[in-house]
Amino acid sequence: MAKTAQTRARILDAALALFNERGTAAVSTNHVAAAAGLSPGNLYYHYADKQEIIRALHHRYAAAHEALWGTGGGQRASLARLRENLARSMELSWQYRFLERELVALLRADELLAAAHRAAYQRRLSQWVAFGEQLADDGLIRRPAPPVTIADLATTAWLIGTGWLPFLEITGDPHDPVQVARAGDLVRAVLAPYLDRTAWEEES
Amino acid sequence: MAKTAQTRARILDAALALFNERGTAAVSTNHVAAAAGLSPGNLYYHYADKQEIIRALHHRYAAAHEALWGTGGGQRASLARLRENLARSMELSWQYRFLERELVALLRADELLAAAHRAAYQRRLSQWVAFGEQLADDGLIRRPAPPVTIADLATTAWLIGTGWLPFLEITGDPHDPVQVARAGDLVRAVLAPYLDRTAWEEES
DNA sequence: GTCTATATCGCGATAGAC
DNA sequence: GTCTATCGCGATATAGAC
Repeated sequence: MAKTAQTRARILDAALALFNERGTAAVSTNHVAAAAGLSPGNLYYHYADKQEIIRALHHRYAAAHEALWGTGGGQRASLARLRENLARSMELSWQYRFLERELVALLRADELLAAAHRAAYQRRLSQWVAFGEQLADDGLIRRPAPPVTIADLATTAWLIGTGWLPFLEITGDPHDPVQVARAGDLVRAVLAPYLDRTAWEEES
Repeated sequence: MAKTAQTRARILDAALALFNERGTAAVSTNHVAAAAGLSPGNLYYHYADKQEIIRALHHRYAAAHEALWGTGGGQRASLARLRENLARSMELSWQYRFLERELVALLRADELLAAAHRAAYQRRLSQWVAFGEQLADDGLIRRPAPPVTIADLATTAWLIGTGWLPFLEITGDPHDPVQVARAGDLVRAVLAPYLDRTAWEEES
């Protein structure tokens, strides 16, 4: 039983590395088995097929993301926490970058994955909006003038967060920390009109 | 000769429909040939392989996009043109949605495609920045306070433009015009602090 | 749990007739 | 230019021994 869990983890780790490197389409169950040090047949004892492996990886990924932005320990929103969590989110996205790259295509090919993702996604976006509302309630950002809403800003920040890594993969070095950090700069640029001039830098 | 061009176009149209519907991974050259009304062998007379078909589709897509934002006819930037072009860009992205979904993965699998895309991409993003600079020069938007730049705003708008359709594919109906138009609303939200209160609505 | 062996399938690609 | 026929390959998935 413990052995099973361990072997399953080994399969996931091997698959993650291969998927990130070559993309899910170019990686077969045989490749994963070989990389994990298993026979082709044995892999099927642990996972029914490639899609099930992808679903398991997605589960790990979504859980890690949610832990980051959740209200664990009653932590209050702050600009410092926003900056830090953005950086950690980007790091997570890098670790599971095959998902960031292929997500929409993968969801179309697997209804189970799509359902799981939709649920996680909605929880997570509302975490972002709640975070923004807290910032406004605590006077750390000004509220935008209608018709612009906090939700608009949160959605924009979301699109920056999910789009930045793919953007870098096309234009530059996606794992240069300096480049990755520019996602944070863009979010600041969007929030700048609602911040006191030095608030972003000060509160670090 | 004319016949060849016609057949090639038929192949591309059939491939585009299938790619959009099922994704490139699930579509074989045989499927494309059948959908185009050709024998499997005949397809190879016109295109060497699936990647070459994808490259041809990408070429059509990139050309259409560039025509939209180019300085054709010496048209000057305006908020009205920004709104209109955004809407048309989204429509184009919808027509070639398989590219929006799979682009990063496809580029990693095809060095030729990656090179072509990088070139088109850079031209296009600088078109956006130039567009923003024109708006500022003509007093249609205020310039942001440093360190925020026009390029930051253009990049953010870019991320909204490329990220919105995938976002909708996960959360809602990606071809409901009302939904698609919300990409424009988000761009307006980002620009709002730099616009006079009614400028966006007025100039339509 | 893990292995080896194997069955089935469909894709990519080419040859050669018309 | 278009077809039919076909080969080789590798992927998925299962069976059965250990």
